[in-house]
Amino acid sequence: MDILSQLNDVQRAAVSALDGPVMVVAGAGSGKTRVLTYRVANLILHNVKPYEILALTFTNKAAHEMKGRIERLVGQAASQVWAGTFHSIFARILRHESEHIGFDRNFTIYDTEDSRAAVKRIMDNHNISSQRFTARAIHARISSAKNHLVTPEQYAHLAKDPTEEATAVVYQEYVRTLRANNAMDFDDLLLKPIELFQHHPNVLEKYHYRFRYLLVDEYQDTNRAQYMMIRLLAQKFKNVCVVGDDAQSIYSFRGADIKNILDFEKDYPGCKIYRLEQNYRSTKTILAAADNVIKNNKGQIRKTLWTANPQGDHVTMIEAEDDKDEGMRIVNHIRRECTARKLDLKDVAILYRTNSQSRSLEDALRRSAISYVIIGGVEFYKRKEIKDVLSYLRVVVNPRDEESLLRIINYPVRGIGDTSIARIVAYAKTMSPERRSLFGALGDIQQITALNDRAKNAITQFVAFITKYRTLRSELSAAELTHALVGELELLKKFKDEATPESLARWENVQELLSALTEYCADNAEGTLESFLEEVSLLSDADQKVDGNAVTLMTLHGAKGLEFPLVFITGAEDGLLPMYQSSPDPAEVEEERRLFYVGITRAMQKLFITHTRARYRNGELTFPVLSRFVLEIDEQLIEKEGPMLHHHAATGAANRQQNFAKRRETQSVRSPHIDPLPDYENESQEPQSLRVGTFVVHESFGRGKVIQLAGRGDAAKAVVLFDSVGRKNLMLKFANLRGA
DNA sequence: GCCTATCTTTTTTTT
DNA sequence: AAAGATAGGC
Repeated sequence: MDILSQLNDVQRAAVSALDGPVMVVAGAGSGKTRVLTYRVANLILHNVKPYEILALTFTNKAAHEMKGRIERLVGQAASQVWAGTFHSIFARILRHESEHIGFDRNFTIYDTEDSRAAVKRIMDNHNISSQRFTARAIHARISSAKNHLVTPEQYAHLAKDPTEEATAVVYQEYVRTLRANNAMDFDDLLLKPIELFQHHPNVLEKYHYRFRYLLVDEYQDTNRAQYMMIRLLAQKFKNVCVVGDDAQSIYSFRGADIKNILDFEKDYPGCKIYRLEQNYRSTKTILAAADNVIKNNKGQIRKTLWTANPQGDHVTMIEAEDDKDEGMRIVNHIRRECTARKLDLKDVAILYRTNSQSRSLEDALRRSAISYVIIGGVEFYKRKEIKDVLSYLRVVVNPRDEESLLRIINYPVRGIGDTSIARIVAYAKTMSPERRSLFGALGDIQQITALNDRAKNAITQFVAFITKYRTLRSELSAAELTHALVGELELLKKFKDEATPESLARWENVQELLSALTEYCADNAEGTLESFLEEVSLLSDADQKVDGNAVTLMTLHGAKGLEFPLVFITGAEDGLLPMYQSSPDPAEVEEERRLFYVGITRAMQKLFITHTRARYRNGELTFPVLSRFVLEIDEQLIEKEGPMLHHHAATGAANRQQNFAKRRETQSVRSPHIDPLPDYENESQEPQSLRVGTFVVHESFGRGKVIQLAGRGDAAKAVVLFDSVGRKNLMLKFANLRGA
């Protein structure tokens, strides 16, 4: 098959340059995935062994898709290609090479929650005030240090303020703890292989031959550690092809360094660079809007994206009263557009900056009986009951995993409280270094004199329980073992008996976990408990299966690499998109702008951007201002909907406001039809309706006059002079005042 | 040791 | 709004 004929000129050139370093700068929708898959196929057609090709992708799903597409081009051989995320590929390598780095091959992978718990415990042990420093912040610093390849020693050396000094202490202890627990966090999955390769050149050499050809997708989102890893692996043969778009770099908060893409030429002298500039995805309008926005960023690789696609419709700006109204308006448009364009619900995506925004959108969709899937949010495998069961499995596999052990040692409640645990931990500290572990201490339980018999008995039973399932590993499949374990714990029974809505949901979730395991064992003949646990820890939001016909809800981050005919970007409000805490930092605003750009460029046919005049955030009513990014879009490209009344587009620039007013005028000519405002009942809680001087009625105090107002949202208060009881200071949240 | 009521805090994105 | 931390009662 002549696969090259299915590519445009630049794509073909990039696919044909088989040897040596290659960088493909691929604009949004320019066929980046196509280049990657065809390149792999072309390598195989040129007699490169499929198992000598390593393709690193951002999500497992992207890897699966890539393999599927390669298979369609070259058949079975595709299955031998190494394709996966950095984390999953290197977790595999680490298990294989574990003896070189002093870990057991059954090490546990800690997620952020586990890592944070470990940090918290270390802080408590070292009397580091968790008031002054949160475990979250300390862990973030440690993670950032790891991503930048800064060791605990180096960090301690560099520490220059109290927070950094505290972090230095915790960092050192944290590394020790994880080693003792035979556990690695996400960052270790990148760090440890680098250490391995640096300390064992012979091992590195083996992998040079193993992975003769490297491909890296989403190169703009690699961090320092990933960059180093690629450099190590590519150093012998230099057959490395990276594909990325600096305009879509949105993970610097995770250590991604945009310089990795900007400096590729310097790192790999003589590299070939290809620019994919033809967009096959979006309409001219959408592409123009995207360009309007991104050109406000400095320091980009200048690209001119163009498309042969039609002009298409305007970008529709929707102003909603509040988040509820936002959801309703979106629902109306989904209905209308799906009918008009003959689209399915699966062709629609609703994007937002923060997961918490999904709630009001879900409500609207549910009320309208429109099916939807949420990608991300509170993930299944992070739910408490699921993590509890998984913790049992982890301890069965790796008893040194103290985080998991502490999680389940008294769950379900078996009379081992904090005091007993503290005594056991104290005992463990007296054990010989090589045997020192919490689980080891549990084995010596009779020797811990400080414990009462009740606790001792409970511990003995617990140890017998875990030991039993450790033995059963060789006899039962992962699914059978877990079924038996959950059955013996009587967890399901417990949830059923409680019979609250929450416990029934838990019952369902545990059932779902059991079916997932059954399915996993059916699909993977060699699937072990260990491999299941690993897969689960490295699953990402984007890996979630989407089947059926449903609207997709996800964060802007989650939308990277995807496309939909109809896209809604919601919450285009300053402070939310761009997100910032206090004063906006220019570099952060640029990253947020790229995020907005990513959102725009997901749309194929039609883009909607929504914002609200009032929105609940953290339980507080806020009155947001239109996103500065929206103002960067040429007004010719926009049509508007919504009340657009006395717009308080406050912050700074008065000309912006004028700009906005001008747009409104041109607008009303273009689209005479403006949806009527929804008529809400119960508007009495709205802060605007309550003014100083108005009369209100309180359930028990009767009629009164408002003489003072203060605060917003839940904190909103009013001083009311009642006819019967006189002056009262009320919180509006509870007062339930009605107009009189 | 365990459970419940109350108070507090909450950067947002994710492997 | 929601989850986590803390204090106090049993």
